[in-house]
Amino acid sequence: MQTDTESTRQLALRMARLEPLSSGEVDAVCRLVRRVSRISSYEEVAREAGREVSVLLSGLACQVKMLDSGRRQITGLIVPGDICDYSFLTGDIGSSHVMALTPSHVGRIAVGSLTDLCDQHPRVMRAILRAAASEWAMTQERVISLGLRTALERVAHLLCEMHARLASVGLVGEGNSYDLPLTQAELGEALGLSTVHVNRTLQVLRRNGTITMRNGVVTIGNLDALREEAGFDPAYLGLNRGNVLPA
Amino acid sequence: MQTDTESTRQLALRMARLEPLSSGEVDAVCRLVRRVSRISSYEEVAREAGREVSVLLSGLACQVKMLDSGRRQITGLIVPGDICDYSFLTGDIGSSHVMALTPSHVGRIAVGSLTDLCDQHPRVMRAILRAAASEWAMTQERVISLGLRTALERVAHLLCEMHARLASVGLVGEGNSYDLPLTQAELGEALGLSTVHVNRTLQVLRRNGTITMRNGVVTIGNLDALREEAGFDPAYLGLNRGNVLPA
DNA sequence: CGAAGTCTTGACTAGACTCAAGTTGGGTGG
DNA sequence: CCACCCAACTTGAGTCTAGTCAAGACTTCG
Repeated sequence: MQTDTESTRQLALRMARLEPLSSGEVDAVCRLVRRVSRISSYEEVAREAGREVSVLLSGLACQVKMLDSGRRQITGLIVPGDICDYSFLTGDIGSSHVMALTPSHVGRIAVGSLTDLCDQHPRVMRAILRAAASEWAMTQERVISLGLRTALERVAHLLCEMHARLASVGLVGEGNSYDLPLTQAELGEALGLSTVHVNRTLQVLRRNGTITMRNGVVTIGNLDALREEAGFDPAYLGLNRGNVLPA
Repeated sequence: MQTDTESTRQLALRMARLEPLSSGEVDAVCRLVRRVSRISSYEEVAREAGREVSVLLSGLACQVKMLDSGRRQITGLIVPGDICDYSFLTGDIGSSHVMALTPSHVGRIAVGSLTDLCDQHPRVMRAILRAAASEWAMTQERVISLGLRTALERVAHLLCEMHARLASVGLVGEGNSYDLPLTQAELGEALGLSTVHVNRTLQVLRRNGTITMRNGVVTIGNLDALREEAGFDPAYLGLNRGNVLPA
């Protein structure tokens, strides 16, 4: 478990998992972050999209879409090391909101400095495209969850995914436990389930000892059983493809 | 309605809707297609990804993901003018299958010639990134459909989306009608609904005169009513942002 | 010690699924 | 040209998963 959770190294750490990077490239990525904002819960993260790229350094955030009258869907969760918003690639003025779910730290990167670094270091460029591809794959996986997985499978799958993603930035601790400070209502908004049903589904997983979940801390008692339950295969995340290259 | 449905212009047509292009750029995009494959129903479209980029020129295709034991989810529909597979951007050996739903024509583009064109014409590059963004936005919209729309809203939304997408490549004819040669079972696989429920939902839309659907031809009797029913806002598709520039 | 938010439980409802039995319609071969 | 076949579509009946509503319990915090 890492202690310096607002570390500006989070992005580089993630990218090195997606594409092999030299230690020089890792350092250069770390230096991209020109300032760090503190964001409080439920605050918008990515105001200045277009000029700046936002990277989550600590905490937890999500993309949300609203429909009429309070119906709300969390379309993606954002963990430390994730780029919050890819509109810098497409020039879109993003229609999607990114909001913090807990107090968070967000690193800001000037688009120009990022594109310069990409020009000099093709591996950095590839890492960023891989990160985008990973984001896309996660969204597709969410379509599958909502389209044809049962409540139990959905919950289990989300817990597996978060485990894998947080592990890749060193945020999973002893005994496969990690912070997931989401209310059951928020879990429901992410999973397309009602709060009550999320509650009952979690109870099933707790009763058979697969997980425990208290005070926003998930502990996976039996990872194999959970993955079995979820039909989880981490390949789509594209992690473990890279590493830090020897100098 | 356009007659030359396997036209190699489909891609350029689409791209010009996403980003303003000069007529020279449009022609250059048309010339990218170096050969055309005929694909029959249920045949795999995109192998050889990495060396080539596949573009659907006519017909209808989809991305599919399989789970255990025949559970299957259609995660995206592909219409003429769409790039079938973005793995050329990310270097991913795509885990997702692209398969034709009807006999189709697919244009093949050498990755090298595409990147060369992008280097010469930044607008072409932007158009491609916009196409990717549009694809991403559609997937997010699907998450919303599956997560919090009712069966009626989902069906209506899909019909609206296909109307808008096909219209942008000139495939919507008289009286807002277009080809949608999908069985109700396939619709169900795309919408996360059972075949029977798709059937009953379509009946509702037919009974109140909003649509008719016969022999794979959808006719939207009342587009406003359908969009109302679906809560459809075409903005996420990013179309109508471009045009062919005056020479 | 409230108060607010979250979690839990129970009872009931409803939207969607499954199973099963027709019906329709286009295509094929005799 | 007709008969048959098969796939797709339709309909009905019963079930079940998940949603809704409502009340109560547990935490955290001022």
